[in-house]
Amino acid sequence: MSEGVEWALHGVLNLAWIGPDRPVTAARLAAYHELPAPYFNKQLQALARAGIVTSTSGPRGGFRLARPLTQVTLMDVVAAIEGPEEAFRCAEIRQQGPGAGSPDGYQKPCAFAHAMARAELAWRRELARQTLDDVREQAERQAPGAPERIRRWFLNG
Amino acid sequence: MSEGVEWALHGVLNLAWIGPDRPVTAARLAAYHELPAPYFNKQLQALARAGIVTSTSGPRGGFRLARPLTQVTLMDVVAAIEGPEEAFRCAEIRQQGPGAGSPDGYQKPCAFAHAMARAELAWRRELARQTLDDVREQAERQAPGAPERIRRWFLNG
DNA sequence: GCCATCTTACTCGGATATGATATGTCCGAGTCGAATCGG
DNA sequence: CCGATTCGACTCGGACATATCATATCCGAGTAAGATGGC
Repeated sequence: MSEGVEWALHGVLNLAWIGPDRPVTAARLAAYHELPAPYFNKQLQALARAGIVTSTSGPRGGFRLARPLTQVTLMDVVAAIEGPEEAFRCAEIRQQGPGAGSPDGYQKPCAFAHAMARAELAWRRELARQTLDDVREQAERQAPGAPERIRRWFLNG
Repeated sequence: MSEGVEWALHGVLNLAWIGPDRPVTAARLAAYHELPAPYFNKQLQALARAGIVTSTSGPRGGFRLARPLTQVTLMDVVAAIEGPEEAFRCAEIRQQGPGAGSPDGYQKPCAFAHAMARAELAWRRELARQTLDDVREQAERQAPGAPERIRRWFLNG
């Protein structure tokens, strides 16, 4: 899985902790974790296309959260970065080669594809079940001082 | 996900249909689906290392099934090809950068990593729940003539 | 003092290089079968 | 005719190129703030 997913997740959580008062630039958001700024910008664009964050141009511009964390699931972020297509894509090799047989035997989807899709559905379902607010809550429980420290760093620096 | 997973799945299923009488060479197994033989050989080696198939060298050599399909899960095959490591590997970027904070706040694992691991566990659980025999059964229901046709092609050709 | 206008600098957005990983290929070590030679 | 031995060819196994995608970067279009001049 793309490493950008982790970046995007932390980025969105940071945006939530900072608050909706002012937009935050991609460069500043990247600097906080020492990420390559131009590339992280790309992930933010993907999040903007997905409607998770909103972007404003010009001076004092930047990104801000589009909706509360309770309405952003892990699935939303993963889909925004990785794309909506399934991880296991059946190439239908069973239809290739000398033993292919008659085409009318392949009306139903490949049984393997079906089985893999079932597993992937379980994965997606679990991702969709957890919102970023759940994660925020657990993170704050582990490190109570983090939100205030982050908020201060972004507003003062 | 690697395309080789699909190849390996179909390869194992074909081995089961052919039967344990004689080993089948990688080249012949690849030809059936018009796959690049040397590369498919690589996947079979991975399956052999995982103990799913057994390999015998020399003339009349080849691969054969190591244990019945009822004891081979989708998870086994995926792990054999893709490797055992998790798809989402947390790089702990929260510990990088100016706002890292004191290290003792990071004793617990990253909340995101935990959430993602939970989803991935659901995926693995579903993969482990389904054996290749389940898939075989469904495939035979869709195309009843397939096993006999495949068996004949491999034994006669 | 207030408003409209213009300038200016700052931001995102997408087009453009680079590196790592998955894909594809090749040749050598090992091994079993068969032919051969001797008894 | 039977058995041991040698030869040979066939198979897997791992080391070696290549293609594709993720990673990283850059520069231009757009925009809102702020300065400026006029009323």
